[in-house]
Amino acid sequence: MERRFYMLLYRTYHAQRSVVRPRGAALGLGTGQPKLIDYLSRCGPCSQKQLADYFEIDPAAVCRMLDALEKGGFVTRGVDRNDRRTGTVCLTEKGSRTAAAWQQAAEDVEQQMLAGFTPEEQQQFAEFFRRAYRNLRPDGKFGMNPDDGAAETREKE
Amino acid sequence: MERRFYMLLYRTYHAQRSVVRPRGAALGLGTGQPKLIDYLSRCGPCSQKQLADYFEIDPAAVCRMLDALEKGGFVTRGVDRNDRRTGTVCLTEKGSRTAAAWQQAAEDVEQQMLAGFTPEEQQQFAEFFRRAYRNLRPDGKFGMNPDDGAAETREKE
DNA sequence: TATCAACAGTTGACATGTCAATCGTTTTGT
DNA sequence: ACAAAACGATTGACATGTCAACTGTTGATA
Repeated sequence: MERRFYMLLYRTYHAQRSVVRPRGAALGLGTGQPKLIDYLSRCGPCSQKQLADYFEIDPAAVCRMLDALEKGGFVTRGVDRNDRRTGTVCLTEKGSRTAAAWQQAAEDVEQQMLAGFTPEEQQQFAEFFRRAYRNLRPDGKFGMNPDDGAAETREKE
Repeated sequence: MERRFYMLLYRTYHAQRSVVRPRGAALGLGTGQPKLIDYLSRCGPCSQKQLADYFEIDPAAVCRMLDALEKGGFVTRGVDRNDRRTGTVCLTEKGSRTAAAWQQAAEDVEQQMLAGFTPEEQQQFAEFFRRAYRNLRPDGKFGMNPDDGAAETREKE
């Protein structure tokens, strides 16, 4: 067996991606796009910076995925009236429907991945992930909750 | 907390990558290249197909990473005398030294990721990965052992 | 034996991530 | 009030993965 944890993580992630990709593609989405519309459907309209911060990815990546989502009619981009640097990303009707469909797909993938895990094991597995994650980004805030993002939004007022 | 396992996996993987990247870069390697020279240093010269099969990635990705490794002087590419379709990838002296240095880096990253995990927890975490992996690729062989790759090579004779 | 299918490798086009540079807007400091 | 700095978004260039098409070699079959 592969003894390196970094390879276990790498390979499990890639296996997941190979399962996730066709589910997203069936909805007209690329690999990275579902998480964006999922966030938008949970937390409502937000800026691109918020998306980049929440997922801890480069704003450039967000920008290009939104280009694709916009072209596909899943989101619209506007400009914040109070700060014209900032864009406001909104789900369209189609985007909302797709986000709902995606949630079902995500459920399916999760069920497949965790088949045979008891609830206690699932709990433990999740806890391991969180600990490993924290170890890997000791200085980064652990923003793994969509509600955190929404909270930040509210704070701005 | 993020309740979706697929996001836990995604985010932990990305956190790891952000730690791994600079370690590889310090050796002149891209993100995906260390695993290739690691495999070569463990299992000896092999074909590109073997690398693609072992890591379950597209042969095209292997081809381009080897382009970079070759340009960097880490590997050489030859042609199999018995089958001129097949290339033979060999580590150079520099490649071997770099592979050894990478193993230390990988050790460090692993230590960081698993800080605070008891040996039993590490064992369990690894087992969870393997189960999840198998659930995600029910039809794929679980080739997570470099020795498996070597075994396949031997079988060919 | 001559053809056809399978195979290894390469290349092109795309997606998603990185970093670095740029553009226009806002905020800050004097 | 103005100059400088910070900031959000965008774009270009690169790495690594996907798939699809192509090349050349090998092997199987009629």
